[in-house]
Amino acid sequence: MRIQKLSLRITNLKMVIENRIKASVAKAIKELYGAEITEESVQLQLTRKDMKGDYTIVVFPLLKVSKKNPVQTGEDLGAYLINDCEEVSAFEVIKGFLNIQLSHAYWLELLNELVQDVEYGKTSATDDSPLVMIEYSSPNTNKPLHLGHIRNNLLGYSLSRIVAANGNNVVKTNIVNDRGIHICKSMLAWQKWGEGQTPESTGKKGDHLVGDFYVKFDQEYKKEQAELIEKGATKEEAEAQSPLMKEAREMLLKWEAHDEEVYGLWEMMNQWVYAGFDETYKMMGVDFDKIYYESDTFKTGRDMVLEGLEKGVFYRRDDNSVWADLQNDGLDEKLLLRSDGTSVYMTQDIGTAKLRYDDFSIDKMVYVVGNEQNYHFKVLAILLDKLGLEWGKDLVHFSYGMVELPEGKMKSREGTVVDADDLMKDMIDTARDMSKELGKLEGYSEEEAEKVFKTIALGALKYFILKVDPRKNMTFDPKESIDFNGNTGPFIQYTYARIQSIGRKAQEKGIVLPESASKDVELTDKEVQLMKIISNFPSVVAEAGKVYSPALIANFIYDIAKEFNQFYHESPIAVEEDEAKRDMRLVLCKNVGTVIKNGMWMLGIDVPERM
RNA sequence: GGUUCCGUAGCUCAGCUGGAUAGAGCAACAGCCUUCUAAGCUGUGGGUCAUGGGUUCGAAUCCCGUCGGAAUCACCA
Repeated sequence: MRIQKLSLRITNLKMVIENRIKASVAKAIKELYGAEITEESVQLQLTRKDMKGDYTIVVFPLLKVSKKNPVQTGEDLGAYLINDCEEVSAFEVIKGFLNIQLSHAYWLELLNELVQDVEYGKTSATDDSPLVMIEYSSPNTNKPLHLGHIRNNLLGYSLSRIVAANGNNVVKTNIVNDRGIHICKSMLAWQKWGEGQTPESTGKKGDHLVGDFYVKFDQEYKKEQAELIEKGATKEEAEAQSPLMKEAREMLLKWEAHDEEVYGLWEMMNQWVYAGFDETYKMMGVDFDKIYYESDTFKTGRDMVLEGLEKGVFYRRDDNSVWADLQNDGLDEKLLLRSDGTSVYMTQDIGTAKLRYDDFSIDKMVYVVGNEQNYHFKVLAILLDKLGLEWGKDLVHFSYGMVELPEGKMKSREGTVVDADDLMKDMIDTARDMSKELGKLEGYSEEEAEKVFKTIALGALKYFILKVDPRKNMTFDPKESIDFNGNTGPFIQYTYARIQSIGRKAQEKGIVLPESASKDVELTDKEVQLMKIISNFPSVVAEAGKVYSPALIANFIYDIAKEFNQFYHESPIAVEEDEAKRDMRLVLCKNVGTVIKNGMWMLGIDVPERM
């Protein structure tokens, strides 16, 4: 509670100064030119990195009222501000831009306020805060997770953190697609060719074992097709009469009828898969508060559709299938129940939504699902709305782009998928090799060191994925390993570890880490620059929460880490002889560390004390 | 064909509601460790922001056209 108030006050301090400058500009316009402008219309922005100054006022829009040229107008305003605003210490006009500098005392005051707040950037939720449910992951239980799932999981988890950091209550949820024809394929293949294999007997992870049988089915199916075509059947005929496919479909019917043998097999194989998924999720560092299974929700969906049918929201065709007519919404007609009464993908999502809203008092629902399903969610929103669930039309489809290989899309049938477990293992191996080569971590136990390797490896992977704009497709080249240098997770983690190291060294030297910095220290440009960036953190968090973008956080932390390293190289910190300067720099270090740590937390990335 | 999204350096990506000389990293080359962690820092080279128009004081950003790419429009999930 106390922390939240502190955060708000800090945001306010920055807002106070910004409002004061704007108000002062408006006052200046009135006194100098006799014109009225609103404070909000003043264009105030943080000055570009390469220019001198802290804040920039764009004067072009003011020329209409000043009736002077841009430079003259800027000079007038600057001269006025320096008298009217005590924090403004200097100004400079370049072209149509008025760059103003704030006093060092102002920046130090800001710094001193922030240093107390270890939760800086996060706003904690109360019981009255909105409840946001975030769905992500949503795997099928017929194959292991791959790179595409990694992007989904990391985005979903990071979003849950960002949304929480913006003062919301969050429920992370998962819908497991555990039924359907695709599941029956692996079951059938196991029955036919499995020879009783289990994860225990083969030493394979359960999800991989099941996935192997899914592939096996496809291979045998293709073989069978080729034989049929050789015997003179056309492609269509071969597909239609495929005995394997027929068996799989029969199996699905048996499953729906709760046939004991089929159902038992289904339960056993699903348990294998869940055990495998749990391991992968754990390694990835993601988790869920509530998991739904399609096998539990599809019937609710069917009931909802039948209810809608009674209410006249949907209609039934002659062949007994049920449809929604969305032509008035600018869309097409959509199938909701097949002619044999079985449900489709959409039916299941309707049921899941209903169950979720029965379970939780959800204010906002966010679905983290790939952009290939944009149409599906557009339809879902309309259907939920038509069914009288008022939250339906406001659902958020967090639509992210595909992960592509240099050759194009990943195709499981062509064996070009990048497996999630393999990828994470490779990353950890690389991190271990690299760390050992650099000879860090001396004095760490094997166990402690392994923990750090994992932190770095996962940091590299997560940052690599999260730093790109989620809406865009991204390319991943498995032949080129993910970097550990440059704009990467380990670079940021390294910066954090470096800051911690400075603190440790200072304490070893007997320096008591200061609570605050003296108000009248002279600041270098780089120091002001760092403070500027720090002050902007809450705005970035708010923006990231508004547009649902972990990439904003990622790029922001990279920026501060980069600035910090430059500062580190040009200024002594714990070894600075001037005590006031030294203490100020230590306070600055602590603030930068807090921002990095909290920012990385929002990405779901851990930071090591040493690396 | 309809709809939606995308096109920025050799490669991977930033660039916020329009603002200054379009930025990073990787790769290449040249420097910096007896001083707080060199997974770092400094420097060099590399761009018709796909393209043509429009809006305006100002466009990578907004609008329209064209070209190129992706997704989707299933009784698949």
